[in-house]
Amino acid sequence: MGMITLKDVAKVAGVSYATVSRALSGSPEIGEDTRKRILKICEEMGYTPNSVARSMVMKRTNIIGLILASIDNPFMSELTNHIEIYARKCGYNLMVCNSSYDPNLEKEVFSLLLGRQVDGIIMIPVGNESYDSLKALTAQVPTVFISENMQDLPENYVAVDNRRGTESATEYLYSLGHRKIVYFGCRTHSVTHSLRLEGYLDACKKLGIAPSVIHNHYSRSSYPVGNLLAEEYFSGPHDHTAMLCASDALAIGVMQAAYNHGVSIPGDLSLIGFDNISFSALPPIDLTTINQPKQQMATEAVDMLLDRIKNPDSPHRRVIVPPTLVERKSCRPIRASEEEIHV
Amino acid sequence: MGMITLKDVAKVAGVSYATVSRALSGSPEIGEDTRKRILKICEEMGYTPNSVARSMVMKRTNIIGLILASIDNPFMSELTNHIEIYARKCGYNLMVCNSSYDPNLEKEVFSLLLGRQVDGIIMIPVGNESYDSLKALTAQVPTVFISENMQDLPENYVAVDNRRGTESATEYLYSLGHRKIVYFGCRTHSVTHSLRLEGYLDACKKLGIAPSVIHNHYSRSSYPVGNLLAEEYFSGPHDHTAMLCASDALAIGVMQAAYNHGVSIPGDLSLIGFDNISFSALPPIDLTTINQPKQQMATEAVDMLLDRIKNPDSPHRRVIVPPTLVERKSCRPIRASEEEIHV
DNA sequence: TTCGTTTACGAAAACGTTTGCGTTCGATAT
DNA sequence: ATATCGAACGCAAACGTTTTCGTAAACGAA
Repeated sequence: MGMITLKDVAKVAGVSYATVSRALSGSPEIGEDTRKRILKICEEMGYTPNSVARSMVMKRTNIIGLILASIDNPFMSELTNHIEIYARKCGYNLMVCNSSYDPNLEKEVFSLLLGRQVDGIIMIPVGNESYDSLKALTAQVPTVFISENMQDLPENYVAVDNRRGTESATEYLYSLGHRKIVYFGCRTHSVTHSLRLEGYLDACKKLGIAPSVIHNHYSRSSYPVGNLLAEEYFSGPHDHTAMLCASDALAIGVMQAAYNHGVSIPGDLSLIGFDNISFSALPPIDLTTINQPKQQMATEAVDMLLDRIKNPDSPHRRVIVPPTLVERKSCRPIRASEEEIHV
Repeated sequence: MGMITLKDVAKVAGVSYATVSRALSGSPEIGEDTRKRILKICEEMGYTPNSVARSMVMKRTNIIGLILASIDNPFMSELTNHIEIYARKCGYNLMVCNSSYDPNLEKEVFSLLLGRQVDGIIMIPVGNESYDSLKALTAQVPTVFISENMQDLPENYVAVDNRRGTESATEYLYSLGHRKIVYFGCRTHSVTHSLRLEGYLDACKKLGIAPSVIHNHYSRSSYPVGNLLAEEYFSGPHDHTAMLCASDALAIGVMQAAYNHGVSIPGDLSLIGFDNISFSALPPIDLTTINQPKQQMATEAVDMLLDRIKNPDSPHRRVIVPPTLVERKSCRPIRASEEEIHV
C-alpha cells in the first residue's frame, strides 16, 4: 500500500514538488499549461493528497469532534446526522465519541480529541456538574455546547428554549381543560432538565394550579426509566388527568406502563412529551410533544463553531431557538365535570 | 492557543526531546528516575501529545472510517454505537460519514477517508451495483463490509444470515398455520435484500405454498415507503393472513396503514419484521421480528478490521452470524378454517 | 590499568505537505 | 543597449513527533 506522494508526481512531471502543490491548491503562481499537465498526471497516477501531512504544516485538521452521551439515542443521532452532512459541506469531517452518560469519560474523550488536534468541538454535555471541570479543557479549543448553560461558563451554545417549552406544554394542557397536571422529569443535575422543570413550575404558578412532580431518582431520561417509574405511579394513588414528560423517551415508557395498567391514552390520561424524536410520529405512538428544531440547531452549531475557529476571540454567542408544539393524538380536551372520575 | 510541544517540556526538563518521547512511550532505554521526573513535568505543564505529528511519522492514524447510508437510522446508529465504544477500547477513533443512500457519494467519502489516512474502513454499502466501482478503492485500505456479498468481491465482511432469516420467519408463520403469506421487500439491487427475498421464496417452495411479493419500486426500506405501499396494498384486493417485511421500518409503516384501514394486527393480519431495531420492542408496536445481533456484529467487524490492519495480506474472512426470532405480539396462530374469511 | 559491555541519553533524519524567498527568463520601458 | 519588472518555478525550512545510530559514562572482568 505504498501511497503515491507529491514527490512521485513531481518526478514524473519533471517539476519540483512545490509546483505540484501549487497546481493542486489553485495558486495563481503557476502557468496554466503546466497546471493542466500536472493535474492530468495526478489523475493518471491516482494521487490522493495526504491530509495528515497537510494538517501538520497548516496547523489545522478540518476535523470537528462531536461528544455526546450515546449516538444510539434518537434525538442525538438525528442531530448528528444533520451535523455530519452540513459540516462535510463546509469541508469538515466528524470524529464522534460517546461519553456514555459518564462525566469522567466525557472529559477523557475531550482530551483525546484535543490530542487529535480537532479544530473544534461540539458537545452535548451529560450534566451541569461537569461544567466546572471542563473549563480547563474548553479553554484550549473552540467549543460549542448544545445545551443551555446556567452557570455562565463563557462558552458558545445553541439550545432550544427549554423553559418556554414546558411552560407552553403546560399552558396547552390547561387550555384543553386540564387542571391536575403531573410533571414527570429527571433529576435536575442537567441544565436542560432543571429548566424544563422550572418552566412547568412557573406555568403552574401563573395558571394557579397545584404542581405535582414525580420523583425521578435516576439520572437518565430513557424509555426503561420512564416505564419503571410509571409502573410505580400507576400502582399507587393518582388522580391527574394529564402528564407532562421531560422527554419523548420517558413518555413512551409511560405509554407501556399505562397499557399494562389498563389506563387509556388519551382517554384516561393526556400525555405530552419533549424532543419530538422521529418515532413519536409513528401512528401506534402518535405522541403530542414539544419539538426541538434539530436541523436548525445542527447547522447553527456548526456555523457558530466555524465562526469561532476563524475568529477565536470573537464574543461568545448564545442562540436559543423556539420550541414548537406538535399536536398529535395523545392529548384530549376534558370537561370540568370529568375531573374527578379518576381514582 | 499555542500548544505545548515535546520541545517545550524537553527544554524545561533539560533533556533532548528524544528522551521525553521515550519517557512517554514507555521505552526501556531510559533511566527510571528521569522518566518519573519528565512525566511529572509533562503533567505540570499540561502537555498533550500531538497525534497528527505522531501519525505522520508512524504512518498510522489509529482512526477507523465508518461509512453508512444514514447515521439517523435506528439499525445503523445502534451498530455505530457499539462500534465506537469497542473501537475506542482498542485505541481507535471513529470518523463517520453518511453516504445518504447515494453510491456516488459513497465513493466520494471513501476517497475522502483515504486522504485522511484512516487505518481502515468499515462500511455498510448502499447497494451491490456500487461494488464494482469500489474495487479500486478497497484495494487501497483494509476494508470490512457489514453486508453479505454475492459478487465474490475479495473483501472481508460480517453479516447476519439474511437468507436464513426470512426463511425461518416464513417457517415460523407456516407453523402458526399461515398459508397465504405475502412478502414485502425492497428492490433487490442490494445484496442484503435479494438474499432476504431468496430466503422467503425458498421457504415457500419447500413448504409448498404460493409465494406472493409486493412490488416495491422504491430503493429504500424506510418507514414512509412502507406506509405508502401498504396503503396501496390495503386499498386493493388482498387475502393474505400474514405479511413478512424486509425490515422493521417497513413493518412499522405497514402498521400505520393497517390502522387507517381498520385491519387489526395481529387480529386480521400477522406481521413480522427484520432487524429488531430498539423501537420494535416498544409496547405500542411490539413487533415480532428477526433479530440481527448488532453488538456481536460490531465487535466482530472491528476485530476483523484490526486483524487486517496488522496483517494486510491475511486471507479474507467472512463471518455470517445467525439471526434469531424474537416473538412479540404482532403474530398469532390461525386455524385452517379461518383462512378464507378475509376479502 | 585496559578492554569490552551495557546503560542512558543526544543528534539528526524522516514522515508529506505548504509557503516564503530566491532565481531565472522573457517582455517591456527607457 | 541596459534597467525594470512580473511571471513561473525551484530551494529549503517548518510543522511535532518517532526512531536509528552514535557516543559518553559507568561498570565489570581480565
